[in-house]
Amino acid sequence: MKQSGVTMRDVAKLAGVSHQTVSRVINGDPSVLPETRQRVDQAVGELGYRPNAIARSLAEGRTHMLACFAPNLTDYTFANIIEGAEAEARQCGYFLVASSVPDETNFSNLIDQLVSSRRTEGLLVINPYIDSRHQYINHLFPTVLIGSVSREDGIGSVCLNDEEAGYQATRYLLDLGHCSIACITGPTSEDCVHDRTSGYQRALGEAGKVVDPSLIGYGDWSAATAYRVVEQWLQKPLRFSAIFAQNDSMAIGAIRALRSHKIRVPEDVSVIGVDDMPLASYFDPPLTTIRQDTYAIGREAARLLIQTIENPDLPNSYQRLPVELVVRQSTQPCK
Amino acid sequence: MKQSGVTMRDVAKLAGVSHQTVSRVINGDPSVLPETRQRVDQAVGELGYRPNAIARSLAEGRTHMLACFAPNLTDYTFANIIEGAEAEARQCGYFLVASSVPDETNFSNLIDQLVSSRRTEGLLVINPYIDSRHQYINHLFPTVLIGSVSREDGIGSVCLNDEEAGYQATRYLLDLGHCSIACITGPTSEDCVHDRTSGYQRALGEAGKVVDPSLIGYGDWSAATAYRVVEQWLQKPLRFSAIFAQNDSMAIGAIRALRSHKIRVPEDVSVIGVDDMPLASYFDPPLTTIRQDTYAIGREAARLLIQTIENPDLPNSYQRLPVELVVRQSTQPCK
DNA sequence: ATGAAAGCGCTAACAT
DNA sequence: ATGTTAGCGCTTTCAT
Repeated sequence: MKQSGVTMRDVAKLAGVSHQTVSRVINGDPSVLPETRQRVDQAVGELGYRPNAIARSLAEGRTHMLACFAPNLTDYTFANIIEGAEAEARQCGYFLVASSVPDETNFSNLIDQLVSSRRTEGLLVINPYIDSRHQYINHLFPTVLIGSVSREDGIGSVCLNDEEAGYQATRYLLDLGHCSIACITGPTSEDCVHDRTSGYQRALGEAGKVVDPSLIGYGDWSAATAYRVVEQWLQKPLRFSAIFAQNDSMAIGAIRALRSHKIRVPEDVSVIGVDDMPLASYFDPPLTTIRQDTYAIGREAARLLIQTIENPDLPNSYQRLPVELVVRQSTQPCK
Repeated sequence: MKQSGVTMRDVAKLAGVSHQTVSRVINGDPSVLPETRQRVDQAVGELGYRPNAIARSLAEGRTHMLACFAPNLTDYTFANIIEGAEAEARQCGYFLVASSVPDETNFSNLIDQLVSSRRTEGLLVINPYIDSRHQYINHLFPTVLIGSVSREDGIGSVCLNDEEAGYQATRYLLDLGHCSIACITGPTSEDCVHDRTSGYQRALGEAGKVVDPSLIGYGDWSAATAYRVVEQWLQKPLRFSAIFAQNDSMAIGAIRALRSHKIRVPEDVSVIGVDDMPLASYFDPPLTTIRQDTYAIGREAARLLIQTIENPDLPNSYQRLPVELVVRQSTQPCK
């Protein structure tokens, strides 16, 4: 109990009005006489009064805080989503508490401390289905999922059109004449991995090809695993002329593995990624990739969440944002 | 005013005790009879009661919230600092509101809304001297600076030993026999840029070389500017055999510019960066760099801040974390 | 146009 | 060991 600080009543006393009038001035109530307002403003200035947001929150029953739970805060994808969400939130008068939530235990604790405690008014969850964390989501609390479509009613979501991402990447390689296209996935627990793989299979199917399971390698988004996957493949004679890596980091890992075996990119093998991370055009070779606008995903998710908070009767919507092929030099027509 | 929810008094009524006893149980007061405690716990369970953190904050005068202002949330360096700070904060029972603060106007607004409003108890500022934002820092409010040493008393800070980073990078190149070493800086408004450049100059000085101003190029941390800087240099005959880029992104940009002029790295020109970002070892060639442990910087800053909050009389300290040379393949002895 | 009273849900201080 | 009373600093409602 060390509430340092000037309160409304101090201001009221100095200005010779009631604390209620001070409140009116602070909140821009037009019914205050200009003269009164001026006296109050003067007193506010003299005393250096600043409204206490916590007291206001308690009285209003609103905190103007949102929580955002992400597997971590450093992956470029997550960081960008968070940045977008934070920007949108602030523009709407909210603040965002972004938390790194590696596992279910952390998730459950944070739900308790940030959500059930009513410290925040809404919740953004990035990748809710990587484990059982979604079970802790209270369906009565305004929530928007990111990166997966909600499997339950009453919860909105925003994600990339991942199926389309997988399809476009594969289709592009097919159009270049590649007959045998390998795929390196992310962790199979993630919905987007499932969708990107579906898109890959659909493109192959449409082209009349059968999907060869031995040409699907399982990674974890890191360059290191992609490197190992390709190393594995290269134990045997080369059976593919192109690789669809489900993110840019893995594309880089794949390229390095190929090169360490004197296989040239793109002359011998084409490689395409997903993300379009900042350095994608500075890699060697500059990376062909499927761009995803993660910043927009974050913004949109925050917008949706705030809408749900401020207008609870509105139906929860879900969105899939479009993808875009960015052609650079890691791909070329099949010889 | 739509405070949905069960309050202490509801629990108290059901358990047949006073609301104060409920408070005691919630806060683990040992003076409560086991039997009473059980009745209360039972009622808590039945009603699904969760303490309201806002009400508690108001009563206690403590919010357990920290703010962290960074130029953005996506640069790997910042994201990593934030992740470290957030982890430490949570471990100590605090939450972190991380905000992207591109300019002074935003900074001043956020100080108002997050700090002066007493929504948070402490403030972390990454790169406070990139503009005049530091002028808005209220010296009475617990604050820790990151990335710069405070220029005023009473404010703690944590940063990398940037002078040493510049020195070690340059010294390493000198030891490899390089006589003419170029340098690509970050934005000169940042302290770390100044320090890294000083280290570069000191190493050169100790080796008896004069610093050639035309071999210092000015970048903005992005690969693109470094590319342009090198392009510029390459208009004339090559006058250096090594480049010290003040971060990894710029090192990549420099390497690409060199290669586009058929200059090999490291055979013709060695390049060293700073950061050791996740993909540094996957670049072509794998990047020699000065590693900085930004996660540790974040943790340490949060630790310091919380210490200041909980023990205001303690003297404010400042720290410089060590750097570490990571040798890979973008450097080699001078021919 | 302004004021007075009540209450947001909790903790703290003082009874008992 | 537990209850009672008073706030914390605001907003809301109802008077005037």
